[in-house]
Amino acid sequence: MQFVFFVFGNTIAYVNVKNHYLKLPPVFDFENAVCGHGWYDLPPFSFDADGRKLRYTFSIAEKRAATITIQPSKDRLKVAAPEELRRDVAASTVSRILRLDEGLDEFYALAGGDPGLAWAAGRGAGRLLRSATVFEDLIKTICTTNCSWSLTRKMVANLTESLGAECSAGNRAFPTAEAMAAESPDFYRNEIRAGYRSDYLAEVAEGVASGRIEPESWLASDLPTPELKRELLKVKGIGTYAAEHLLKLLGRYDGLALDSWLRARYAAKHNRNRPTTDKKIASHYKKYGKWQGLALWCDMTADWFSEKS
DNA sequence: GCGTCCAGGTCTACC
DNA sequence: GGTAGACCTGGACGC
Repeated sequence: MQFVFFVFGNTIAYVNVKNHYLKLPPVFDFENAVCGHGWYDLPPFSFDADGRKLRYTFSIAEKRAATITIQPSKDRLKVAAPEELRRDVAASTVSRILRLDEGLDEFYALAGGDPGLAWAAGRGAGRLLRSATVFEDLIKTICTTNCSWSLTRKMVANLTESLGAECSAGNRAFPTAEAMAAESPDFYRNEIRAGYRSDYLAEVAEGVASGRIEPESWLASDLPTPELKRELLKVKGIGTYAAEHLLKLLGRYDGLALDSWLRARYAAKHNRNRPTTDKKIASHYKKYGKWQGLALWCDMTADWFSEKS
């Protein structure tokens, strides 16, 4: 056991910390798993690239939260967690956010036959970081729609700071559905700066808190992806892009989750910077079948991986 | 500093 | 089923 101290303003908090070690999948790259898409940049995640540490705070009970710090240690992951946090809870949370149990062999085999994507398997690409709950990913996804990344970051930070449970070290978790459901649309408009999304946030939170919407059930759903997508589209504020983005975080990559950034990126890489139709983009990745969304994402972010290598 | 314009994805009304 | 316009914010730009 060790003590770790955190500094908040003029206050120093000491926390009893215990280390756990987790086995890694055969193909795994810590930086690529963390930085494979933008989630690591949103609270309650924080990433120290130089120290190679991913920190995440999540709710463990009503109004209580815990912060874990994850870092690579040879062929394992070292997870520093508060002593009070059960080992299985820490392990399952890390496994879930870094998708340690997800098998990407089939995708890597397909990518291996494509000169443009053959690099993906060797670098453990495609392991998209996700949150501890589907609800958190759902709300964050709504916050990515129709705005700049800086605004997304601001909305998510405001939500976490305003409504998230605080852990003993002072960090805050993403708020629960119940905490969010207790607030009005005006709160989301005026305090969170969510604009017209405020009604969606309030409605979704109320739906989840009341049990009318069950995001967690989507993770283990037996529904075929098109049917599950229809379920997601019933949620106010979730359109085609958002539904397909969420499906990726649920481990289903049939959809491309095209947004303006991806369209522009595709045009630059494959169409001499000229705009193209979504149909043409879909046709380009059709050979990847149920992995096409992941193939598109890896193709469009290939230089992120090469920059880090 | 102020005003204007624009990008961004979803919803709703309308055809 | 397809399309136009509204929604709201922050950033860029011109004055």
